[in-house]
Amino acid sequence: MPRVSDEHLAARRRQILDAARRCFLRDGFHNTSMQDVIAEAGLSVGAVYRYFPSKNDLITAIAQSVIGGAETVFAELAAADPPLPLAETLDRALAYVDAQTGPDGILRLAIQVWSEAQRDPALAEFVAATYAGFRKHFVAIARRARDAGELPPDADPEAVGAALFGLVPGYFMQRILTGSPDRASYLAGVRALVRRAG
Amino acid sequence: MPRVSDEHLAARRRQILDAARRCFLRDGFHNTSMQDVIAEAGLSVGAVYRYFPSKNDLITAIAQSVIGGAETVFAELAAADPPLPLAETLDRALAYVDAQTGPDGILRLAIQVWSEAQRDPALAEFVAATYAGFRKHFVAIARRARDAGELPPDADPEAVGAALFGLVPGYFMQRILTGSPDRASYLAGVRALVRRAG
DNA sequence: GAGTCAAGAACGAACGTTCGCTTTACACTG
DNA sequence: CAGTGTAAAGCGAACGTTCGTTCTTGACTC
Repeated sequence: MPRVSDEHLAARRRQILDAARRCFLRDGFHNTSMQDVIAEAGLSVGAVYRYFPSKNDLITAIAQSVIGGAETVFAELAAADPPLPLAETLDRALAYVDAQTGPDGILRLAIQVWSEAQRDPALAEFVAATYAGFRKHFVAIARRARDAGELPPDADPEAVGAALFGLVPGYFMQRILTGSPDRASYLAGVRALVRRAG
Repeated sequence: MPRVSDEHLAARRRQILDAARRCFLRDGFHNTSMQDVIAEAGLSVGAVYRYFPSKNDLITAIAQSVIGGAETVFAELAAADPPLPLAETLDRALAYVDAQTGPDGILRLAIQVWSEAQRDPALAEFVAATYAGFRKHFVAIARRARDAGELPPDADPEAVGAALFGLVPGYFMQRILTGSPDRASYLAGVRALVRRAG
């Protein structure tokens, strides 16, 4: 199909990326061969290489979509009007984790992306920038919580935001590696730690 | 060297494991070839294969030592007599993270191990059991903190332990992926969140 | 001198990638 | 509208490389 529409090109690209994501979820980045992806996509070698010049480009594209996937979730939490209580905000963030930690959840790929980022400087920079952006959203959440009287007036939003944000991967990691605790229990633990429990 | 002493065998094994750890830190599990490890150890192919029948056995051995490395640290924190304040306990746990997150720190390998565990059921089981054990230590810490009046009497130690434990990988992940925040700042954030700040 | 074990050349499989060919949809000519 | 040219898309055999592993050899210890 020469001289083909832009929609067709985008669809093909998506078709390859979807196939790659399935393969990577199943076998991991390095145990997936290009031939696996090509077979999964139902295309030919040349076709795939037309859209992605190397396996690394394919990995990078998937990695960026995986890491960036939470951006809108956190951004909306930070912009909620009126501001949500801290516990409610955290609950919603963890709900996203729950949703994306299932068998087909893209967060299962996140760990591989972190691993890859340790060896790919360009990817490392992207991950660092993206996660720093996430943390900024949590800093905003902390600032608004302080202004709403939910935190001591002298609390540093930068510091609280980092701690708050840390609770999210802390939950994710436990869930994906040990299978527990459930979200309600984790949240109850956070609540017991947080001052407003008193 | 036939009919060799047990110490010699153990030393050889350690020599290979040390070489493997250096290689894995430098290049990652999958970008390290057996020949890399063999050259780093200064041995021959046959020698290494005598001690580790496959590359996977080598990876598993390294992975177990990396994941298990924190066991004594957390166990001691949980057994401290008299119990340490929560903030002090967390500070020491994070200090361990700091120490092992440097260029030669073994925690740099942890992310790769998590990644590997998603594809190796035996390793996954080991990781799950080890991390569940870590969490148990934090549950003990939470119980003792509650008994000491540092937490509300009705706080559930299981839940609080999970939240407390979650703060550790939450810090680790931010440090290793974004380079910030520093430990003091993270701890200040946690303190501002935690009731005793008031 | 017999047995053991490190050494490293050699092996077969699998990898990512290249390249020349075929197919096909559109643009242009008359 | 029919016929033709063209450029892009798709294809897949084949390449060179690298991998994890095996196997033969020879040196050394007891």
